Amino acid sequence: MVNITMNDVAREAGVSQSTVSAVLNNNPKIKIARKTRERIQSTVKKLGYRPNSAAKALKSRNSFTIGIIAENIATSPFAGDIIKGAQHVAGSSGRTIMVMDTEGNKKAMGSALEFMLEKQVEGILFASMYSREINLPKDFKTVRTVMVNCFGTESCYPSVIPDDRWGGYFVTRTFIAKNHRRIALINGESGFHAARERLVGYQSALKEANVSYESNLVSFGSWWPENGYDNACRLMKMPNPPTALFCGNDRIAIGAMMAVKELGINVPKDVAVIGYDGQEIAGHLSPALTTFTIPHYKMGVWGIETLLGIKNDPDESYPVVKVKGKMIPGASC
Amino acid sequence: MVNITMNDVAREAGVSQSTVSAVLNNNPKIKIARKTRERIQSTVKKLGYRPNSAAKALKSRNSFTIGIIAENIATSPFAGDIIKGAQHVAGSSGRTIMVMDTEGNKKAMGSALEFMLEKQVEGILFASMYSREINLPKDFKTVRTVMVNCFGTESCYPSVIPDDRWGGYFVTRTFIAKNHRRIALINGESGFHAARERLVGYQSALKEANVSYESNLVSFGSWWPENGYDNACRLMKMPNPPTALFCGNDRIAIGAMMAVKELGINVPKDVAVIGYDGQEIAGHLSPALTTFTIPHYKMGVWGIETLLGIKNDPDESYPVVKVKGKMIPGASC
DNA sequence: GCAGGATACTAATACGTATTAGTTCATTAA
DNA sequence: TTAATGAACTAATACGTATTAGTATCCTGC
Repeated sequence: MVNITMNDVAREAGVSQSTVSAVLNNNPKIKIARKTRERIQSTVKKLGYRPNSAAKALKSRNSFTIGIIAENIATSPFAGDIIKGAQHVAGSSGRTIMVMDTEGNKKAMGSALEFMLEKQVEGILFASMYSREINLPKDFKTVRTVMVNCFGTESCYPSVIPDDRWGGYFVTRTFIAKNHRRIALINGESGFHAARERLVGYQSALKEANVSYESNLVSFGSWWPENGYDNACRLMKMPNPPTALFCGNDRIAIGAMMAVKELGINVPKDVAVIGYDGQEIAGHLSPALTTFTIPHYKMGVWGIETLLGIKNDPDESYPVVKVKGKMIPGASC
Repeated sequence: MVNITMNDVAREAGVSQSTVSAVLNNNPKIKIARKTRERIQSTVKKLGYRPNSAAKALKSRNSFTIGIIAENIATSPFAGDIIKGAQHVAGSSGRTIMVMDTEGNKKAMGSALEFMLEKQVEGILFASMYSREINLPKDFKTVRTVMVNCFGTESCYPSVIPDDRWGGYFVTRTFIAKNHRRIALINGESGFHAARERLVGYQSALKEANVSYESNLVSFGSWWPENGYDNACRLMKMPNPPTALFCGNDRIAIGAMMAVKELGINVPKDVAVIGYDGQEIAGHLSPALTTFTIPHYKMGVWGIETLLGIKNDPDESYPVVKVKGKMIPGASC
């Protein structure tokens, strides 16, 4: 359990600690003979030397760590892909990700920040589970902060969100291209920016195709299957039922598909269904659910790239960047 | 962006750095007058001093950090709860969790370990997505390691897994208690310890009730809905179909429910369904799915508690601890 | 044969903290 | 009055590294 330090390596290799440091960091300012270099490297291996990152961080005043404060990785498969993207970019530039989960708790948000500041993180990526507006505590202004899948009330942090308006438009247009004219939208909660934007996209696609908007084909509700189930039942029992169901997310689509099957209606022959989120489960349904992805991975990538690129300029104002998702075709449409 | 150190606080408060350190750590060996103590504390607040954890770690030779190496937090909601449990326990003893995702990549496992050793973690919690046997690289023996939701080929690490045998038994017995006699098991992949154990539990419950085992009621398959769909179709079209479906997990149950609905069969009147995993979505299905939980949270808690309790004794041999889940009742049974 | 430069290193220091071994001053016991 | 005790501090050091400012040795060109 005794830790081997550079000094141990230096002694064993018969050089000074400075030389070991120079070799291990490939310091171009210091010339080291190839022979010495190799001797040191083999000594490092032989002794099983491992750099002490605390000492490194202390001396270099850089932790090479980026903090991610996420709202709820635990119950959400969404945040996961953001983290994946972030980890990949960070990893390729020698940094590490440190994730903290606030579990939606406002107080935990503050202590997570506090904690990360103590760890001297290079910056913070704030990731939301659902795309929405968030008012970050002003303490975040003391660090380089980037918002992912959300945006601030003030535009003082760079932020990225999915282009939900475009997504709503694209899904609707896909239905229209297949000659659907009665397209229902079983949306998520109206309080969410994402839900409202998708509706706007839906409406603009209808307008573009000269299809009149029917309010009884559109509903807001929870993000869960029961909403899909209830509304699909209601819609398909209408005298003039829709021929297509645009579901606010894949879970809603699962509920909708269950209702439709229960009513003896065939997907996609009698009614087409498209979900939203691009969750893995979509491809495993029968029929496989066509779904529009949320570019979580891309947003994670963007977040870290931006974080490493910006200077902490509190006076700067940043526009909200929008990233487009794409359609994953299934047999449900 | 200039960091405030203890020296700054000391200067401002007119004391020595040692005194500030003593106050901030409540060092009982060093007596400090109440007045001085208060003056220092208010100076700390005034200057916005924040301890430098790198220096702290370097000096105290303790990072107060525990590493979690998880296989795939991203796509799995399972690991999430393990992390939650771990985080709660760790937090209450002043430690932090650092999570790394190997994404199922064997090579990433090694580099994650390497990285964590550099960060001087107090120990490592290795968490698997699915309960199974894993042969950890022997490098793990150099750190305090605990395995969660998996167990080693050699029993040299403390480990905890769900009691799947008991789970299989309990679910089956629940059906039997409701007078079901023809109970099908749509299981997950036979390669998984969890799937095999649940089968054993299923069999022992049948035996206990003097119900004969019928192999055509039992199948192994993928952990995804399509398996549930296909097998439920097959089972319900049998001349003498089962009256109960025990699904290997909730996703399989979703597929099974879809098939059943498509066939015009009512849940739970014509056929009862119970899932496994206790995923949140279960409660949002129509009807709500009865499901048996995997105690992820509990295992996370156990993992950290064990990690903080053990000494790193490479010669010790540890038994595999089993934790029981519980039934979440829905209307599907 | 010597200046001037390159090569191959090393000594010393600082990063911010925790801790050990004091030091100073006031109070108390003998 | 003096020694002993205790309270309230401080000086100095070490943790393991990166870096700056050297030093010693060898080579090159004239």
